[in-house]
Amino acid sequence: MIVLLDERKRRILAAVVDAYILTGEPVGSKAIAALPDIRVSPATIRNDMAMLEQLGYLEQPHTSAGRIPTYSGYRLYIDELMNAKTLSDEEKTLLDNCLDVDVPTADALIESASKALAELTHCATVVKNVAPKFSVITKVELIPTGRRMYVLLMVTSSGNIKNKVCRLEFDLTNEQIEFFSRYMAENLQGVSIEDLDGDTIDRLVSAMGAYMVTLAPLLQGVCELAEGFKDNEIKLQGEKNLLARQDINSDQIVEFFENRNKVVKNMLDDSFGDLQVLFGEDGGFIIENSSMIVSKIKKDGKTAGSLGVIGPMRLDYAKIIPYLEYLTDRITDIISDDNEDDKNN
Amino acid sequence: MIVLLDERKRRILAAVVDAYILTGEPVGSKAIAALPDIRVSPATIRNDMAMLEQLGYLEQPHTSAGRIPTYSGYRLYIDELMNAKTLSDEEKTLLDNCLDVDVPTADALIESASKALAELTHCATVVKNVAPKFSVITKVELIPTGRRMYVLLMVTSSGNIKNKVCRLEFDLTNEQIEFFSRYMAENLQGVSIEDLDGDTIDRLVSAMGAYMVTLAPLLQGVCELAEGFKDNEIKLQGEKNLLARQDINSDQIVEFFENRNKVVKNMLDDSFGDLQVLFGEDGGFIIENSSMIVSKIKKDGKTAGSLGVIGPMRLDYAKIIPYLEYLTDRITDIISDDNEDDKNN
DNA sequence: TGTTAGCACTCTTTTTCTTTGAGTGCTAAT
DNA sequence: ATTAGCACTCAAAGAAAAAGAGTGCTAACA
Repeated sequence: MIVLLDERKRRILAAVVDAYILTGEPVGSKAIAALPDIRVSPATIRNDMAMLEQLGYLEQPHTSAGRIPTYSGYRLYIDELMNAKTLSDEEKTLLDNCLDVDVPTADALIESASKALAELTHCATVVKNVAPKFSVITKVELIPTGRRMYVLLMVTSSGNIKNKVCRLEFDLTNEQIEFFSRYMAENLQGVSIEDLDGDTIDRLVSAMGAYMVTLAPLLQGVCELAEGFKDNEIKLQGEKNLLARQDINSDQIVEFFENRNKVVKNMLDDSFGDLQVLFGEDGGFIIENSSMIVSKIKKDGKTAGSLGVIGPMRLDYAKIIPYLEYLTDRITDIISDDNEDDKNN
Repeated sequence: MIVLLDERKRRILAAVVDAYILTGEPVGSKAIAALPDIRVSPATIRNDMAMLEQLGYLEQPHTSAGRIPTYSGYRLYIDELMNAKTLSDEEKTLLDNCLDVDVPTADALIESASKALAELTHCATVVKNVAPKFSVITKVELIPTGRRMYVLLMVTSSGNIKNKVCRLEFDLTNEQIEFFSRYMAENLQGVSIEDLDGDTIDRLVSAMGAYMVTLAPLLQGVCELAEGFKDNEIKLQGEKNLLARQDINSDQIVEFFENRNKVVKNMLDDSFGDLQVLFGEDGGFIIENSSMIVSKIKKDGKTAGSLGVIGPMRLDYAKIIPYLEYLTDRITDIISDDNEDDKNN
């Protein structure tokens, strides 16, 4: 049985959620009746609230208390009831300033936004960068730095770099080093990070002939570098903002932080729309009493990452959602190839 | 007036501190009297405790409570009274396993110890690596990675590497790149990190002649890399272990974390012995109710870094101090040049 | 003289009981 | 359909009482 809410009930539900987000206290009928755009008496509101409770949108902590929203209540509020604020020019400037455009890689740009957003919202923020998935290896370099010490350097098409120090059992001859560089250029340049796994490396090692024994450890290093690009995808900022709150169980937060890679990975995959709000047990999100707003960043039509805010359930969604949308849109603009071309002209 | 404590009072003080560290509750005379090696009555202990309070080693939260140690009490306990546990073979193995010896640089070795120690003690740990101070630049490399994109790479004699992505206004010619490499090799190889500052860079820029305009931004990048080596000295682990405790003011912790570079730098300089316990306002340490145990790591007789544990005042000093000593001794062994030579034979 | 049993006293903690007040649901009137 | 009125509920706040841990002091004791 689907009961459609009439306009007044929708208004009341919205008002309850608004008030609860603002104060954190259960909301009573009197407080709602006092609002300027509500023209009915507390008694009427009480009846409506009882109905809204029956439908599962509100609940009472105890008999003689006001109502607080349930997860369904929040869901309806976010999907249909709240009216997202439109950003003022000042806010736009503020958000523009969050973006450090001087930074050389898309990753760093997104991270600057993440950091600023954590400050701005007093929440934790999360970044998932899926650029590595789409990027290919542009360069693998081997640099001798001391006796039997070498630095392996890997550069990707997305402009990211990682290095790794390798200590070998023997010093390499110039000829070996040259072979390695050539071999890497021939076999790995243009290879997608995603495709580079243990098997690929094994095949490359086998095909190395006489150099196999000496150079195999370096190939191992190359493999680890690539793994690093895959693993290092999820970054948090502002963790302490969450730890400080006492309406959220700090054990759950710590657990979430520690398992972030496993947990968040599923949550941010391609299966949802451009912006989504997760809470309760949505997509395996498991911090009670808190929610996560995630918005996608695109590059040339494909998802290139996402930026999210993690905070208590009673977030100012009407403000933060437009913030997040604006930021991810701007980032999408900046990193799109069109724009890059503009810059390069 | 210096009053020397007789043996019994020293025993009692030690017992109070021990008990307080264990339970976190004020300690009464009865509890002390119940200990096997104390053969006097609670009344006697009360008299002694009153004396110890007068001397400033103990204090009472309120009239009808037991005693807790003051800072002076802790100090005396740590310096003279506690008996540090000797490590069992199991503990030694445990600690040996904390050290990731496969890691290529001393920095990474120390950091592995820091991480493990944080787990082991449920405290935060701090690492100050002063190796950069003593290390010199062994290599500066410039690697083109895309249109107008270059990676600057700096390697130091301590085996540390940092890179930085630079986006230039123009593409460089091969000749320019070669000049830059040669110029760096001639002018920066062997230069101490400490000596490389803005002035040095300015001088190098001025002396570059025709290349000045094009290559100046790269020199700027080199300067920033060197700064990175200097700044990046202090690293924390296990911050959340402290945040979770409610006997420590979390605002103070956050402030400490944020100012760690300024604050800790002074604290870990060369002016103290091999191992030191700081609390109260010792050396500018400012987290109430907590203490920091720091132990030095040496290389060839010179201080190469330090490793510390930050936790509540009521730490198990008798256990943690030997842990820390053992770890820093082992690290000192491993990174000493003698040992390196062994490896290289 | 140092040690100890005994005891009155202090002050926190815990428990119990009472009061207060916000908010509800229901009924009857509009 | 809405609303005023009212009895009822229940958490929170406050007050009072009881419990308990620990002390300092005194006087006795070895």
